[in-house]
Amino acid sequence: MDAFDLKDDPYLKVLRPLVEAYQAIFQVGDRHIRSMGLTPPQFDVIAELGGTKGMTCVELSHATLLAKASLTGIIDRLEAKELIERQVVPNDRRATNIRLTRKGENLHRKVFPAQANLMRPYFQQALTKQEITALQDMLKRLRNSCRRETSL
Amino acid sequence: MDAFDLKDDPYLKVLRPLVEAYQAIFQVGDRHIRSMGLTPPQFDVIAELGGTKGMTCVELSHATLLAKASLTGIIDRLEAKELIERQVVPNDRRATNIRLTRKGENLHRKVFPAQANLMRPYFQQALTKQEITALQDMLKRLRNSCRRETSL
DNA sequence: TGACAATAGTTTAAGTTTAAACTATTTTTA
DNA sequence: TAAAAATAGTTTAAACTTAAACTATTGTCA
Repeated sequence: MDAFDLKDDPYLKVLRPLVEAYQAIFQVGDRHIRSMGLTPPQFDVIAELGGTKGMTCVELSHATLLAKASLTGIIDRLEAKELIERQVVPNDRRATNIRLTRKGENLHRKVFPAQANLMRPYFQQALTKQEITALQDMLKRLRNSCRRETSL
Repeated sequence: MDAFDLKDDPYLKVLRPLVEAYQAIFQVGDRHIRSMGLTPPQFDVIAELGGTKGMTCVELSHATLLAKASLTGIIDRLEAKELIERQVVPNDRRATNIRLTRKGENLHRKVFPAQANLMRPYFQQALTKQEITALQDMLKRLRNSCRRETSL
């Protein structure tokens, strides 16, 4: 198979729609998020911390899908805005508990439902509930396939 | 609907699998791309320029889904590696034609098919051809729904 | 127990992303 | 045609991403 047929490969042709959908989806929420003085990753952190007693960086990394190394700076900036605070964890001096401040909780209560309500219609408009389920299933299989380290 | 139910919203629950699949898919190719001395966006530029007589930044931006402003730096670095070159466009002194050098073409011939062959099995393993088509269709509808600026 | 491995979080450096502003050059239109 | 609007590419500044290395602390196990 030569290089010029590869762009038409039925399997790989899904990549462009994937990237386009991904970009379009997150663009929808961007303006709203930025109008609240947050960046998208900062919003993700606020969203995950909301309604919890806080969590460690590793837990937050898993919850938000942000890299541990990225979180340091994001948390720094949210702390500077007094939206979250770092707390000592008893019994493990390596760990840090990250939690919303009162101010952060207030912002969460305001911004999170608004964001969800903003996004939902775009999904409803495009897909039935059945389709959403099917989409979710296929994406999970794709994820699992790619995560299996033993390639081939 | 309160903030704590929102995380279970059937429509929004597709977001996490979407991000996870997206990250996992592009992680598969990353190591190979970096082993060739390229970053992922640099690879995208090489991939799109391959087999063409070159294109302008705007065209390349559309082809790669990279922002015009990002391309400046990416093109600078590929030019420094002598993989691409900027050429004057007759009749329009605003525009620049970006094209592969001989060295860039050689790299493209080597790296692009290898990348495609590396990625394909992960898709084949996860989804049937029918499913790929259905996935592609749903992603396009999602993209179109989100791109319609007139919200609601 | 004491060496060694694992874990939590940070730091570094290079590259990318974004929005916004800016220069230079067409194109449009009054 | 002159002024206004659009377009191509670059630049800026702030934030994010990535891999890799690093510090401090905790866990494992011979």
